[in-house]
Amino acid sequence: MSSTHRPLSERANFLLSQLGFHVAQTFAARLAPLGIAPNHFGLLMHLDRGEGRTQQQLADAVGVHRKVMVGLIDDLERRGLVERRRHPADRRAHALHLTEAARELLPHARDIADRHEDEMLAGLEPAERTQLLAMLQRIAERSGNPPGVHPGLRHATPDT
Amino acid sequence: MSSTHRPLSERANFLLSQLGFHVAQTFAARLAPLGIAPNHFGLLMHLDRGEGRTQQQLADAVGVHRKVMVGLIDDLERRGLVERRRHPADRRAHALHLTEAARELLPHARDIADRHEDEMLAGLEPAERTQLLAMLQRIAERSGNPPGVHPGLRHATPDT
DNA sequence: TATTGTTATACTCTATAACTATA
DNA sequence: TATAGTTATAGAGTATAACAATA
Repeated sequence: MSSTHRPLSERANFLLSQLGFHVAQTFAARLAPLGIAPNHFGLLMHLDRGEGRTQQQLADAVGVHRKVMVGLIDDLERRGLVERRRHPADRRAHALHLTEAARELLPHARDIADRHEDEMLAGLEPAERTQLLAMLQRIAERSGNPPGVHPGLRHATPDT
Repeated sequence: MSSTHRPLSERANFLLSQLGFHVAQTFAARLAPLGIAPNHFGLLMHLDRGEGRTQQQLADAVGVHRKVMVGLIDDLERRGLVERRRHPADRRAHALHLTEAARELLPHARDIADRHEDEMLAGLEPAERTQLLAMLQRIAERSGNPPGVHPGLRHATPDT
């Protein structure tokens, strides 16, 4: 049986891992001039859909441990993209808000993501892109990962 | 334009990164009982196609720095899967050979990879799997990564 | 002088545990 | 007693530099 000797370059799991890493790497490079990393981009997208959330809520939404969120928000605050304000109802928590700079930066970041995707899929025809997207989504659903949650950020146990 | 607000779960680059990470993670878990990691699996596959190579040659083939190869071969030697023998032509180099244990283990590892792929693509029909594989290969070709070379192992500069 | 394999060191990232101030 | 945020610490993984033996 020749399938036994199928090389890595013909295995869908290897290709997914290879391309996944490559995409993450090149996207990070595209985003670098903006002073943010892909995970920061994800956070800004989430915050854009609802400000005032606490670090814990955001951590749950993105699938990271709150301890990691501290450092991520530190990054974004240092870059002037996020503010930690007093939470109106809970004095322990912070209410996270986007800054003006973030509102200005976000469209650029989305643009970069759109163009990056375009280039990645340059070898496919429009109909094929639609097919690919649908198949990837179907696989992602079955994978057990919540939609939009990257397992690379999904570390640490729920809590002790 | 609503495409501006397309969520991560509808972006092909995010899905590729998400699934790529997930695949690598779950494959590593499947391989763990055998005492090897995905990168070890790749090395064994390469060695199976031509023994007696030096660490440098193998490093070039897989896209890693020779300094990293030291540790990887250390792992495999410790697990009794690879032997460092004297190189017949160059006394500086080692000739790498698979052990009996490796020849016994390799088919199992390939089996695990096959089944893992099957499960990943369980939501797709046979015709779709073929399509997906073809598209991923086409994208991979355009990506600049040599076939079968994982960019996650592709670190360090060519040399100083 | 260049190359093969190796080691030492620093740096980043993640993981574990514990602490504070509130609730 | 539990929770939000934080910090300290140790452990992987990778990067940088330099080294001994041989070509």
